[in-house]
Amino acid sequence: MDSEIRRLRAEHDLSQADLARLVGVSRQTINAIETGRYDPSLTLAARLARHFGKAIEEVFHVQDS
Amino acid sequence: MDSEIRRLRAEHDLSQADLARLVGVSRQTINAIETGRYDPSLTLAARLARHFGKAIEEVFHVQDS
DNA sequence: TCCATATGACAAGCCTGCTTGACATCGCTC
DNA sequence: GAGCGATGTCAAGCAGGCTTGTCATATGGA
Repeated sequence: MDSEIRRLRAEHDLSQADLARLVGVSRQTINAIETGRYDPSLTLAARLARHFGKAIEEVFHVQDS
Repeated sequence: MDSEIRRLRAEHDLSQADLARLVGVSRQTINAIETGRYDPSLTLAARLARHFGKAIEEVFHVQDS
């Protein structure tokens, strides 16, 4: 799953650890999402999108399979 | 996680099995989501929302915690 | 050079999304 | 009453999200 997390995080001048703390997950989870090693849960995707004031679909580009 | 799936499915006159087939999961998965036994993955949430022409946030009401 | 911060990644373990297969119940129609 | 579609739920099993802990590497500043 492709996402805008890395870009948004950079725009907001946050480290992976900062963002992780802000949305309540571990640093490794943010890293794994940014590097595409796994997809976030719906709950985490919603928290991340909300944090950046965006819709989930604007932040995560789900395959239209 | 609270959702509009049951209402939307009824509006579209679909059985759980119909909707399951349309989005490519098992009937039990749709049932479990409707009865709140578990939350869908981001991918499935996106497929369901897209099927009904809605944003994910309009269909799934994620706790704001 | 040394230290701190940031990032990438791995392993083990837990929890849960999702599967197939099965069974029960309900409401409807024959 | 028998059969059928729809729904609810359970069990076992697999896959993957997420955790903590750890290590390696790069970069920048004192």
